Amino acid sequence: MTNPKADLLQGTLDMLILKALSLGPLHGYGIIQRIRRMSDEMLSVEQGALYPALYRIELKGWVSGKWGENETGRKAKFYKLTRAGQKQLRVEEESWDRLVLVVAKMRAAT
Amino acid sequence: MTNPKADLLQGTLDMLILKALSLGPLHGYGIIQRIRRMSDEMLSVEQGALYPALYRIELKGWVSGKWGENETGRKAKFYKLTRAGQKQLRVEEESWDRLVLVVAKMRAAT
DNA sequence: TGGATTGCCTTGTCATCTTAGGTATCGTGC
DNA sequence: GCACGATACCTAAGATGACAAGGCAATCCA
Repeated sequence: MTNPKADLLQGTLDMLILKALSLGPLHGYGIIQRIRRMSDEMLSVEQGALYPALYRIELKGWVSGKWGENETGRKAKFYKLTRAGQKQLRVEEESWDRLVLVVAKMRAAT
Repeated sequence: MTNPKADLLQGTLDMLILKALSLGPLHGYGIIQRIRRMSDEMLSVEQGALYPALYRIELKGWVSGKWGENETGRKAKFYKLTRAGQKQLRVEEESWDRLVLVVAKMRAAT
């Protein structure tokens, strides 16, 4: 694809969603934009990736969705990080840090 | 799984294999051990992941395999990084760096 | 009125990792 | 002599998870 942006690595999406929601509840469409903004336009999550992921992590109890209205009165489903989700976010961030460290180690190895 | 080791992230395997081979040609079984060693025993690649991956990246021309013998005289297929593979390694490392940067940015965002 | 945007969702496809095998050779210990 | 572990190759089944591509509906605004 020779994408100038960093491609999403399989397995990081959950972490990004949880991270985005750690700034406050949001609906799906907004999550995509928040991730884009938080990453300085470098990551763009596709809807076809997001909604299944939201469903997945809601089943796991990391977020809880509730129908409501956005600021302009439109129907939207708001997702909120649960306590378990906060914990999971820490777990995934630590795991990510470990991987980054290991790859750096590999890089340095001779 | 609460694995103390860093889990392999889908998509990083190719880079690790190319990196391992950048230290010199090696057969499949040895690549697994080299990756383990280079990562301070923190990454372990499964055979069921490695061999398909080798096949895959050989098709792409990043490595070339040739049957030979190891130092003890046993038959083994040695993989060697091609010039295209060296280039690809740089590409993947840059892409990795970009992703690490972006995630760090996400982490810092408010 | 009609396209752009917001907002939800599903389906199909593809790539890739894990698990779990199978084959064969070789060295070592009993 | 033979069992066992290590070395070395490979494959198949299953699950996961991202992407592409679409559909639906409401709203906004030119």
